[in-house]
Amino acid sequence: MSKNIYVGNLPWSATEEDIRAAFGAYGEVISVKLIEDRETGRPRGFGFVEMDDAGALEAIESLDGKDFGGRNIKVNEAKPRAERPRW
DNA sequence: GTTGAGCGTT
Repeated sequence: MSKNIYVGNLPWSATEEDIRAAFGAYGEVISVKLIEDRETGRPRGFGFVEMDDAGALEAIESLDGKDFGGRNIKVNEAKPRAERPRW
């Protein structure tokens, strides 16, 4: 089973590799998604990490408010993404 | 060459 994690307050220098490396210490990282502005292509400073269910909880408790690349990141359970209409 | 709250488009 997997869980989605919201990661905010990221430094703009952070990459998916950095996220995966940080979260990979607490569990199996399924996927990493950094969100950037869809219209301008700029990084928005937050992203999502999909992890194993237990590992996600560990990462949230361990990395929330921690220093990451010089900034204190926010790590929380992510809201479900908007579902696509069938039609 | 910038900016800073916040939840993504497969």
